Amino acid sequence: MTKNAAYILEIINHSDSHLTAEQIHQQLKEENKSVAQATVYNNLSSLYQQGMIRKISVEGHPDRYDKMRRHDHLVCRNCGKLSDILLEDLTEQIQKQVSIPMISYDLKVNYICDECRQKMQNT
Amino acid sequence: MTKNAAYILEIINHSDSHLTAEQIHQQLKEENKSVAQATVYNNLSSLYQQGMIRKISVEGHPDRYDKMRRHDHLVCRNCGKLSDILLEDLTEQIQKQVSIPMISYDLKVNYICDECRQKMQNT
DNA sequence: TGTTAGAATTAGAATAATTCTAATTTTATT
DNA sequence: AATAAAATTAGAATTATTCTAATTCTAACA
Repeated sequence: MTKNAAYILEIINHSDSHLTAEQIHQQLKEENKSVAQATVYNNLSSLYQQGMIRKISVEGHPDRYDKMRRHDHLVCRNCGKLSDILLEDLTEQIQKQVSIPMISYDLKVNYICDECRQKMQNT
Repeated sequence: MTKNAAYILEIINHSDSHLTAEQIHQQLKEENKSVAQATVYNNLSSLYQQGMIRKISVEGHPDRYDKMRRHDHLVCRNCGKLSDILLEDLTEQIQKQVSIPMISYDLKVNYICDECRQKMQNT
């Protein structure tokens, strides 16, 4: 793994938000490890393809990248707010039902966040 | 629901692939129900927000839209190939663990499709 | 140590999906 | 028929991402 890939992986693994390519680029800059935008994208793609990071797409936001550490996501169907939740591990349960060996799974639970729920009631 | 929204919903509900906005636009054209591109996008967004359709984002493809009917997805981590699978319904199991009322969930199972697996072995 | 080949990085241009804008048309209501 | 609100429209604008072709780095070897 190249130096830049390692930096990027480190940033993702140590962040508890869900960073965009742009934010990662920014953070590298702040650490005086400046790399070109294209390099950030290149490395994110290859890390993703190697299964070392997750990629999460949410309505109205650019793609976000996330660590692999097992966890699931809560997505507000209204505003797109994304948060982590830890549900029980379904790997075995799913693997039993899929004949092909699976690599991992991504589970998004859709709901309406408090804020949106309130706004909706005031209508 | 407007006429156009109804047409679009119908197309999605009757398709067994995962259509892009462009493909839906195309299909409307073929049915001589021409609408502007922007209208397709507008309606897709609003249908999505109302929870009437799903939206699936896959690496390297534009967003795809899908019916709500319960099913899950298999995603090839290498080429992005998307296919349907029907796993057992996890709604209750998940709802038990989430304090807030959930609307639905989306489960993507990552794997390597046959074609990609073979290509990889020939290396 | 110098040479070479391959991979990684770069800046900037190009692309493509999506959103925005402001005008127009449609729809439903009085 | 008159009005207001919502939906649609064409086309411009935006923005995330990919591409290109040149340059730099890396590592293995002569």
